[in-house]
Amino acid sequence: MRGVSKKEVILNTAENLFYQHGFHAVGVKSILNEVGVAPMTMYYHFHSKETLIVEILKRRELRYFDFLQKEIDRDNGLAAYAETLIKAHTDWMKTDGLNGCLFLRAKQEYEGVNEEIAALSKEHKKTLQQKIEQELKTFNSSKQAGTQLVMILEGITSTAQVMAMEEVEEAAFRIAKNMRADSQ
Amino acid sequence: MRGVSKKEVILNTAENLFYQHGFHAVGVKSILNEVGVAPMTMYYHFHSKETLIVEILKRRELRYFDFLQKEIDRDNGLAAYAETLIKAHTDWMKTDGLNGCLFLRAKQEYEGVNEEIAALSKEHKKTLQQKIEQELKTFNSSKQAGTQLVMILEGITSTAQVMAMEEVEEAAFRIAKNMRADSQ
DNA sequence: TTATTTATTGAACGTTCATTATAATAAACC
DNA sequence: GGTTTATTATAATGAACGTTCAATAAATAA
Repeated sequence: MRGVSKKEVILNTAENLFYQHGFHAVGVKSILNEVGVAPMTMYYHFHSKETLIVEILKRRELRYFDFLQKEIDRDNGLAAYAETLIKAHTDWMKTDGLNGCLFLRAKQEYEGVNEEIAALSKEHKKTLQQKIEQELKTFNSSKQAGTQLVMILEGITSTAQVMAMEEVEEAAFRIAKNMRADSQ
Repeated sequence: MRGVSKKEVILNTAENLFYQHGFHAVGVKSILNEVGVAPMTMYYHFHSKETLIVEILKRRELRYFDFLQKEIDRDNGLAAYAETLIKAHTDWMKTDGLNGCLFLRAKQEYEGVNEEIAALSKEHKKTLQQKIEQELKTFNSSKQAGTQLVMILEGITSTAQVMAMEEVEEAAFRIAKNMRADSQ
């Protein structure tokens, strides 16, 4: 057995396809073709397309928070924190892709269809906000700065779909630089 | 013949359904059922689902810019402009719905599939940015403030999908209040 | 009033969808 | 060596997809 199991290859390939084209747009067959496996190989590991999506989202959340973790400066006040948070997020996007947020997309496509998927996506954003707010306490910035930072990150993700990343980053850094520690 | 033609009813109903569930998720049949017409009634007015989408997006763009136009204060500097722009945008969202940006969604779902739709969506954002930048010139704010404002609007649209609108608005107004006219 | 165009109908088309059935092997594990 | 675990290929399932057929009703024009 080589380094990556077939289950992992399916997860990776499907995640990429879903991110590029959307969940409903990507058929099971196109995943199977891309991976090069028979239908039953997929259905052996995941009992449906939607279960596969759930696993993809859970994995992705861990990977994203892990990635942010590494780059963030928590020891030099709001300005440094905000700057490194934005930098970490744009670094993620540069390797992951510029097609918007997969969680928001999942929520849009599965709200009213599969509530587990929709809930996972909403919880992901809530978790992000809570993580940020918790760290803001360290240098006693107000909780409201947390909402602002989440909003800036989401603004980055959205605008990067239609603008040059360089322009997006510049604007984001400038917004962050003007934030006030007491946020009022 | 009553006030609204069947073509208009199809456009309105389809736009709502697409906005609620996404383009690929909404089948032609579900539009027809909701409107209460036979397939050929739709195909008489639009020669395909994708043509229908194109018309919906064009109409929506006019409606949105028209809506913004009415509420914006262009005569009292950057702070007043930014505040009324944000207010106009959130007012639009409150009546239109909190499911993200239909143009970005169209771009995501049709990039590589139907380039007319994808292009329309990208152009919509470019137009929005240009309109804002042109108005910023009036009170000689830098062009960079335009990118920042677009980013704030997109941040609002995204975060409103997972947060209370009240919290979203508060954060947006605070970010805008801290913007500098020379943006440096 | 008839002729013609415009608008609409219900049923059906061929295709693709996610999923399962079947049956035969491989590979990994004990 | 026997048993579980993982995979292959092919085909079939029923449902949903976007679209078209052929017929007709309604509106318009002569």
